Amino acid sequence: MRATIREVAREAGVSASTVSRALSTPDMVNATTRERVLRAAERLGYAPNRAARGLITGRTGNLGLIVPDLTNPFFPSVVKGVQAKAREADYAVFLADTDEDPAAEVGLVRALAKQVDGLILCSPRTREEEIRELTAHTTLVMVNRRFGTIPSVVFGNADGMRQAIAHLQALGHRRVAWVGGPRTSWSTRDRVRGLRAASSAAGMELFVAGHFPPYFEGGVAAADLIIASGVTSVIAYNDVMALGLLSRLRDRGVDVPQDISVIGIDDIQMSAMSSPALTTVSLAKDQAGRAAVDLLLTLLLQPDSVRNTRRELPTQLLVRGSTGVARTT
Amino acid sequence: MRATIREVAREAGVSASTVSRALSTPDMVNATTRERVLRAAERLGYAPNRAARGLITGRTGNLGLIVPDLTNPFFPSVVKGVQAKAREADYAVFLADTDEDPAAEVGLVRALAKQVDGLILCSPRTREEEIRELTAHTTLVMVNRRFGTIPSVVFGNADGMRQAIAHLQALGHRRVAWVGGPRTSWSTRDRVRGLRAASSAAGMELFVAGHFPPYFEGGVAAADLIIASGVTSVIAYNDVMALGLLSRLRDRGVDVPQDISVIGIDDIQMSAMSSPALTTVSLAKDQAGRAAVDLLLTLLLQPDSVRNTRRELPTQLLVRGSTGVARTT
DNA sequence: ATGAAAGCGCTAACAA
DNA sequence: TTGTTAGCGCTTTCAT
Repeated sequence: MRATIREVAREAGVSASTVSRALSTPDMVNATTRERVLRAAERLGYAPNRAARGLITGRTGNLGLIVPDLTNPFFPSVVKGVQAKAREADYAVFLADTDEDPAAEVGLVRALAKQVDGLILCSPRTREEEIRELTAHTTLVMVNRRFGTIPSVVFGNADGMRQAIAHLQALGHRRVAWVGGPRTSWSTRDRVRGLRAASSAAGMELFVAGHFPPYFEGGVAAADLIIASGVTSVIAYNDVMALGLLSRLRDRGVDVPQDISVIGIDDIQMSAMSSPALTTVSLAKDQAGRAAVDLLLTLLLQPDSVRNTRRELPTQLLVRGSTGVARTT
Repeated sequence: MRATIREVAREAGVSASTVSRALSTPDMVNATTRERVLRAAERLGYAPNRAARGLITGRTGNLGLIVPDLTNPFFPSVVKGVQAKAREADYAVFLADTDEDPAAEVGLVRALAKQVDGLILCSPRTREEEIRELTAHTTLVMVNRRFGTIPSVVFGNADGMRQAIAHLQALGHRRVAWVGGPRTSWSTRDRVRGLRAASSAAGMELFVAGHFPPYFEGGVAAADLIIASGVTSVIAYNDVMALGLLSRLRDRGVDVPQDISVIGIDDIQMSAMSSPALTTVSLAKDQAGRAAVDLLLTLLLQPDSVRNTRRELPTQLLVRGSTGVARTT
């Protein structure tokens, strides 16, 4: 067992409250006393029990983070960002992976809610009514999704799509296909919305191939539709799917970028390593994590600060080998 | 704010102690009273405050998990396994990513130690003295590493290497190269040890190419040495490096598996999706996570149960397209 | 079987 | 500036 505040108090020859103050509100205690206390604490290897502190302050110093599937390469970066920022603020983070099982989520959050000051929900497919229920339990911040008045951090999908379309257009493409992710995902809808706007503004013809699982296999499955559609370029919901696309296109003998240009979204590590390397709309995922923590902590300090309640992170097209000049049909 | 035990007590017309008993030790309370209490709790949406409970029981119901780098595809699976098993046991898990910064680790663990019942350390490169210091702070279980008497979960690297060598030998290979990971990593040493044993037992000539960063670039960097060495087969420390190898070999015009057979270790998702698909020694990472939790919980209940203090998980060679019959030199 | 009371480690009034 | 007191929500003696 570790030293308690009382032991430190005795060691320093002061009362427990003085120790508490010396540690939490240093300027409310005499400099020399504080020195003595700090030294005693050091000597005993004392660190306050956060649970006990939380019991009285009502704040735990903990954060909760909920993700649907950690093996999806999008999420680890977000988690890292959250981690890093939380640690800087001396917060610890509870992580829960719902395993793509939205049903588990509510129970999970209930359990977590007691132990955290706030929750970061990074879960594009949770049903809206469930989210609403969650807000009753704790302070919530959402990543990669907007819902009602809940503070959120999202990516500038519209601008990303605009960049992608501009790039394709500059390469001479006139027809582009969209390989969508899950129908229920907020970012699928946001991205296709941005894409529609961008392509119509640019006078590009858009072929929406439909919804596919957000995995490699989803991209594989979409590839044949793409080929049949006769487009010269395609944008996929995420990089993993784009890699699936690349794989199947190669198997079909369709050369990238000679015959078809391919663009992904996300900039996962693997996208730079495929051949051809994948042109992609890069998302600052760790920044999103950091921003979410930032937002949450601000919210906890001043619950009524409505400003900055949604933060939009920039996206950046990364041009690599999978896009090239349009073939002359 | 959530309902407290006292409110439930009032609602049920009993004392707080009775509520506590009805929830924690149901058979110590009259069946009908218990019914009444449970109903009241349900009605109020009551859930015990774990921090308060922990304050008195000394157990938090929380687990800590420390990983060096979540963007390394090895770790998310382990984390998922830990998560799943922990949740089954009604434990919540704190996750900390040390960002490959061993120095941060000790501080992190100190902070975490107060809030958890035990810690799972999944960090192959932490210095030994630091680990020793950590054991003073909390109950520790290690994954993918052995150290002293600390309970650990590891993979059967030796058997995995044996399988890999047997496979290559059956394909007619006589010379195999090893592309090692970080010098300081326990599993690098364990794997090369297993490989030495396996190859000498099989009468295979082993060329150790040295130590490389455990990333794609590490594999890329090693490729030219491999080509120059004249081996017909190569085993890499992990799949990510093997993919780097594949990439550079292709750039050099060396055909896989025609000219060189390549084997990875880990079976990350991407390994099945490369072309050629990567033959790899599969590690049951989520099982490792589950086993670690299992071990930890057992340890917490019966601290002196030395049996099962180290668990070794089986490995399984997955033969895919990157290995083939040895070229006739 | 149940209730009253004490106390886990800490902070926040309130006094001094 | 410091100490005393009370109490956060819960469990656990100890009575009854």
